[in-house]
Amino acid sequence: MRKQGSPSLQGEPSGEAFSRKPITARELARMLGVSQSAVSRAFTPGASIAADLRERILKYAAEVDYQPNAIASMLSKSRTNIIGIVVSDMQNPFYPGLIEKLSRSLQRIGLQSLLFNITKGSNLEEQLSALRRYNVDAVIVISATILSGSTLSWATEGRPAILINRVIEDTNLSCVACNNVEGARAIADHFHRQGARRVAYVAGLSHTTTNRERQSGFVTRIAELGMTLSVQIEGQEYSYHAGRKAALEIAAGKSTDAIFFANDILAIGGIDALKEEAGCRVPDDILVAGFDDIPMAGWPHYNLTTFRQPVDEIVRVVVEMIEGDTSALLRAATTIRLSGELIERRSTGAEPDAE
Amino acid sequence: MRKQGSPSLQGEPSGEAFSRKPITARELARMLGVSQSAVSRAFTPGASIAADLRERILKYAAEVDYQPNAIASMLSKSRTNIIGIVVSDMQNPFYPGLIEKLSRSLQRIGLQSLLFNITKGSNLEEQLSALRRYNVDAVIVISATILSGSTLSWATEGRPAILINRVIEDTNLSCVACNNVEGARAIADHFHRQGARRVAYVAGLSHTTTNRERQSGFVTRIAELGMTLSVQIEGQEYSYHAGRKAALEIAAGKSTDAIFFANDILAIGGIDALKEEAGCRVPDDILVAGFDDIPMAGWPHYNLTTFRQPVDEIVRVVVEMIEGDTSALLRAATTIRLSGELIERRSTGAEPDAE
DNA sequence: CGCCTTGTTGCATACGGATGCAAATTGGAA
DNA sequence: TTCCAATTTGCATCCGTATGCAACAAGGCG
Repeated sequence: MRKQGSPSLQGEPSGEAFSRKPITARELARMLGVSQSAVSRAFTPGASIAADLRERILKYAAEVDYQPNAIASMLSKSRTNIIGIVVSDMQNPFYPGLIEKLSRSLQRIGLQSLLFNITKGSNLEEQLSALRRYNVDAVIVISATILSGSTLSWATEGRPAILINRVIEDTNLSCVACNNVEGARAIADHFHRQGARRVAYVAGLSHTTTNRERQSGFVTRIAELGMTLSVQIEGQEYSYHAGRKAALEIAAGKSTDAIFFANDILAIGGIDALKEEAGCRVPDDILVAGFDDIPMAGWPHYNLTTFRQPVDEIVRVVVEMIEGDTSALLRAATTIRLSGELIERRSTGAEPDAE
Repeated sequence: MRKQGSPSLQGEPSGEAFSRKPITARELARMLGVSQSAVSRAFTPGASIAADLRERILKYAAEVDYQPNAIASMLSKSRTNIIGIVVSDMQNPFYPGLIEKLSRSLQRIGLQSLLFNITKGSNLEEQLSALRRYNVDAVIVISATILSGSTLSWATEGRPAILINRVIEDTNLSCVACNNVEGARAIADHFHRQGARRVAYVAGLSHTTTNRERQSGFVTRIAELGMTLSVQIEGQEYSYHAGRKAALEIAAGKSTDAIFFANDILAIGGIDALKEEAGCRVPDDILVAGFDDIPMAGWPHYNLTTFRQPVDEIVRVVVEMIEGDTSALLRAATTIRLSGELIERRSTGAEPDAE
């Protein structure tokens, strides 16, 4: 242990002053002639301490700019007040908004967000081992992909974990997701109302649960309505370029009245390809719909009909799960489905309400 | 302190098994018949320990799934290996990409990112006090606005702080920024080459350094080239809607050949307004340029000429500053300017190279 | 007026790992 | 063979806060 040098008179040439160590509870206590416990209690709501003592301590603490050291507090309590947020794709504009709202809501109840950016290439286990070492109070996973359920179980072992927009049954992981089947069916119904009969589906990452649910919901409803599935394109990723490529394939193939892209960023890439490269008009020649309702979907050039994910509600539910008895989450993984909302815009020929 | 119950034979009804506490270095040491120091040293690169002992410990640790507790380590060392990232605007698509690259690079050298999402409305001091309590090793500020230099100095007191895309002189804060003046001048030159003579500037948040530099760089160069500044619009924010609004104002006013928007998201809002609402053609009737080179700038509908910020280099420099002797950053705040690159696209009538 | 209850306060120690220092071991040189 | 230096190892203590427990004070009641 490096001993803090006693304040020598033959002082350092100055300059050292601003990086001095922060004051500790013990020091503060000594200055006030009370015990360190008293200081700790003053900062602990509900602790057994007289009101006037607490006030005196807090006042003096403010004067000398004392704040309890969070690290030390983490060590002695079990809680860190840190939530691990596992992310793998911030390129999809849907996620930044979600992450922002999430971290704000968490902050509001005193929780900080520790970001774990998972990359496809490298060693996942190594990347996630930090998640375990940091003793986060809970883990929120916003990665639709990449991590297998078993990897996640390992990484979050012993602490509550909530997946957003991904559902894994029979693990100890809780899930909060949009009702993708409902959304996909709503899109199918809407296509039908708009007169489409031959429709196509463009997948995002094929093996993700979001994709599978949207796909099966759509395809099933299409059949129920007596519509034809003209093309179905498998996907490697949820991206602008993937959407573009898929749209060109569809435009080159058999006639199609409407395309449902697995999410908005795909759909936007698709619209651009259709308009700029394939020479199609949207919605005159072909209808297009997406899923999520990212900001760009509302831009006039796209005006994309989509199924809006209930982001605020997702955030609310996740935060409630964490705020509530987290140990309950450990006993019994919960899966919650939230309803979204069909947003009809011009890309499917709807006349959007003034927004 | 809650004592860890001795493993009673009359066990809990099961169920408790999966949430048992992780093993500690002391326990591991006892099992191996070595001291806790040995375990600690085995995990400390360069520590004084025999190679075979280290190997034996690491091997056994892997077997019983032991990992050093990061919190405890933070308390005894001075380092937390956590970098605070202060963000205030994730809506601007420029930032998610930056944040993602930054956090990845930090992770690569063993640093985690703790997110501090600063909201305009509420009590900043309170929001930032967490930044101090968590003892982060350094702070990276990606907020072009909101926080005053003095607030930041207070919040980061005693630890290295680096502002990205914002320059504050005469504080203890280091800065890494794009050369905004160079970029703005490049845009002015480009406008001139493309034949524009009456040009407009649309500000983002007026009082931010990025805005001031881009504005003065542009306006100065305009004058040097003998061009006229037809309009100059002050701004409240860097957003799609602000860009839209500004474009409409300009379209309604005196004739203008070209508009330089303070960043891409403004420009994109501007293009939409010009095309869809004002009935102007871009670039036929008016040229448009932005700044940043966000992904949407490359989308065919916008095809926006812009000045690309050297994101990778910014990240590299910031990480190097942190990786290097951080204490040096405390003694002498450094300001680094990086060069960007003019990306000529169709919004100014340029024929883009095939990308 | 004495005893018990309720409320405060301090003491001691725990949390889990890092590290200065001394003790122990080994190897090599004289 | 003897002694010193280099390397390893363990002991003890520290990091800064939280909290069980005991001591202590004040107030109420019989």
